[in-house]
Amino acid sequence: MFVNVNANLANRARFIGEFDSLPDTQVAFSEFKYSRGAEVFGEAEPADYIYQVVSGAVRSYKLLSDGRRQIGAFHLVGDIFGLGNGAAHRFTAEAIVDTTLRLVRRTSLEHVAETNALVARNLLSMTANNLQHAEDHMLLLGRKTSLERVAAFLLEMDCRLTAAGVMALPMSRRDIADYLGLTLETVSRALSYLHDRGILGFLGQTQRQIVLLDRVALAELDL
Amino acid sequence: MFVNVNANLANRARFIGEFDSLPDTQVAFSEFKYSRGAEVFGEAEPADYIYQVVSGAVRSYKLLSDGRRQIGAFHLVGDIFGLGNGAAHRFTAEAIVDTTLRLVRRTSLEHVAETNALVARNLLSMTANNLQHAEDHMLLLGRKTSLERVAAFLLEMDCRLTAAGVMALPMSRRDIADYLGLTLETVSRALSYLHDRGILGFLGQTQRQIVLLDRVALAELDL
DNA sequence: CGGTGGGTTGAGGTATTTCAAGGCTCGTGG
DNA sequence: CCACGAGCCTTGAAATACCTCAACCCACCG
Repeated sequence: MFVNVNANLANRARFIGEFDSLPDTQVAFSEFKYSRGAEVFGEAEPADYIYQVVSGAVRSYKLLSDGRRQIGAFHLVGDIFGLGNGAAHRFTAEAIVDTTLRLVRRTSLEHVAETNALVARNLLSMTANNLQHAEDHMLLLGRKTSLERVAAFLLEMDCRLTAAGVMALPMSRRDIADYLGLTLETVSRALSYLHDRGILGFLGQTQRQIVLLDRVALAELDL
Repeated sequence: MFVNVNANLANRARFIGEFDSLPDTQVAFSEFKYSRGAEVFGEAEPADYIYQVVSGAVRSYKLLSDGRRQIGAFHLVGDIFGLGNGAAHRFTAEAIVDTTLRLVRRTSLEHVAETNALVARNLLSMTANNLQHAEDHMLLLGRKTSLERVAAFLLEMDCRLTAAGVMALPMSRRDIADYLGLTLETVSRALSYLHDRGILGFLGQTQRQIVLLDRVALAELDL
């Protein structure tokens, strides 16, 4: 269906410069485009690069043998992902929409980290942030009700991607469901419930542009 | 009910030496005992120390306001925990049984990491291991059935604490349930099911000593 | 001994899933 | 320009996996 962009990596470098979030270092990076649905890397593939989202959005997930999917994280503009993987990736990463990524060789970054304590500290702190997110998500997946999960999701996305009062979700109901450990129907019902209560509103007809009308009520649903 | 041992930290140091798992460094540590049920640290408390289990076992968990509990990890003999917390702990940690811990000041370790790349690398790799565990656990909590969860738990504990063919679980059914996002009754039923199938056996009458009779069947239940 | 803290098992309830139908949007092609 | 299908979302009804409530057992301990 989609071209695997990785195959063309060597031919498509566009730009070399500094990795913004790792100041005071000279690490070469390249920039690539992935079309909607394209795989950035697969689970268990060698982890040669780490990535930063320039535009678009990415989902990382694990699959069970029968197709059940758990999305571990959404990566939005500015996010860095593909870290803390040791030699091999532990997730599959896919572009949710057309996406541009910056990538740097993992080895080059690790090499710099050997001598530069600031970079080493940065790597550790980014990994610790990922860990914190995963820990919070375990609580959500293990112990929260469907409504609490959806409320938590909306509040998270509100922080991360609301612009001008409106939250434009890049991901489908199925993606949200697989992130929250629910079915897409349950997510849809929870959103309808919140809509009926006047806690959120939809803009346009796509159902992906959401306005949070009552953040307080939402925060009370999350615990 | 239980004395908070932290209050007595300064008075009870017993031993100073090297932290085994951080070779080539001179980091001072102390050793303390916690009785069954004692809190090692609470969520949101300042993270002054990191810990290593010398004997016993520890659970780290988060609570929701209404008492729902999610155990994020069990820490068994040799495990290091309390890492990657930034300035404050994100879990509560409690001794499951009478437990001895080694502790080192977080600041002293971080200080060493500034100059010693090996220690820095070690910190990163331990944090990455915690992250990997959390990622795997998200898949379990979000997408696995109760039987799959219990099978995965048994296989994990089998690796981590089986001695002489028998697995002596330190934790109660309730702890297991809160680790797996289930109720204790569901855990008990899953264990009974596996017992009835001849996949595992109980030793003694406490139901906490388990023998895995058919690891292959168990691995097939996990996916 | 009586009480307490596990653990198991049964019966019934319920939150969420599953199955099914229908609507809306958008791109494509006749 | 409209018909058509595909993808996405919503909603309803029925099924079910897991939870809740409750009883009971057993080991341990003062």
